[in-house]
Amino acid sequence: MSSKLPPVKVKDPTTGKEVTLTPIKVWTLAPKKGKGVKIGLFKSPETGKYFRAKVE
DNA sequence: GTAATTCT
DNA sequence: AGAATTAC
Repeated sequence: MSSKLPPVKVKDPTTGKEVTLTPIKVWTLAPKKGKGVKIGLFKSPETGKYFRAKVE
């Protein structure tokens, strides 16, 4: 099956609503200097727009 | 600016 | 090619 990444609560910047979405992809965004953060790629169910947000 | 990633 | 994402 294709259940891999858990759903995360993110603020959808296109609607301003907090929604629980399963990320399309998650990766670590980190410079050589520092720890960095996890970023997820999402698609808004309301607008169909893609957006990226931090994944904790 | 830097890091990776992917959509536009 | 340029945008966006977080936080240092």
